[in-house]
Amino acid sequence: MDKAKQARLETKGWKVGTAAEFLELTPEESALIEIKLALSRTLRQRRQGQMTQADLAEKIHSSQPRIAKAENGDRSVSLELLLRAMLATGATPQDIGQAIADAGVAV
Amino acid sequence: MDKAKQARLETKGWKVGTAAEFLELTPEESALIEIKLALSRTLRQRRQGQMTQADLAEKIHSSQPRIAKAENGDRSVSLELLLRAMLATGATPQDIGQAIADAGVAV
DNA sequence: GCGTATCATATCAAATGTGGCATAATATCC
DNA sequence: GGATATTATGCCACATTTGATATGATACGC
Repeated sequence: MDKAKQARLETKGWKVGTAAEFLELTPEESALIEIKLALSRTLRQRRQGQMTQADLAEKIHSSQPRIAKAENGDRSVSLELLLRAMLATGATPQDIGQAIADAGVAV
Repeated sequence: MDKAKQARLETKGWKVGTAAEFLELTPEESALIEIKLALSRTLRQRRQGQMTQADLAEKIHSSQPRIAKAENGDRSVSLELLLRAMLATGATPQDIGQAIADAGVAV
């Protein structure tokens, strides 16, 4: 894990504040976090230029604050919400699959 | 949607019993269901031959009944649990991405 | 400066998902 | 038949995630 990646995790409440804490995550646990963060970033990229957070929230019967948290990788948002939001931006299952696969390589 | 696909949905509590009910699902809603079912099937395929449901449950600090529900596409299991289970079978983000992408084409 | 638009943060009650447990099927051996 | 292993189903107390709401922060044009 490079410094930039760790820095992204640090400010989002993923209790990876110290290197020691971070190392307590199993590979599976960090893979899951990476997947969520990859989806967060992809979601923001897709939404911007299409609509506002409020617009997207309305489409999926959610709220603007939850979209903000989703795009910011807040740990309180579920994969379900991330995928619902992705689909509402017009993402296909292929798009989503690609975003998740990208979480495995460099970010 | 072909008959076989609908038949798979019917017995899992996805309130798609009748054609009319099914048509009330938006494309995004059914895409999400397809993704979950694709992951369910992939999970079962990956686990079988590696370990029992009880073994997998222990690896992710879950329970055998929840793994059973996950593999059966029960609507009470979250994407989060499905992905944690997939990762515990050794699936990479690429594997997961591929399974999700497959949900978009024929199943 | 003031208004407006957009996004971020905090709080909270209600809905959803959780693991654990009991137990019922199902299959495979003897 | 019984015994054992594995998977499926139902229930429930507890935890997490939810949408809603209020409010703060930031950026922009005026």
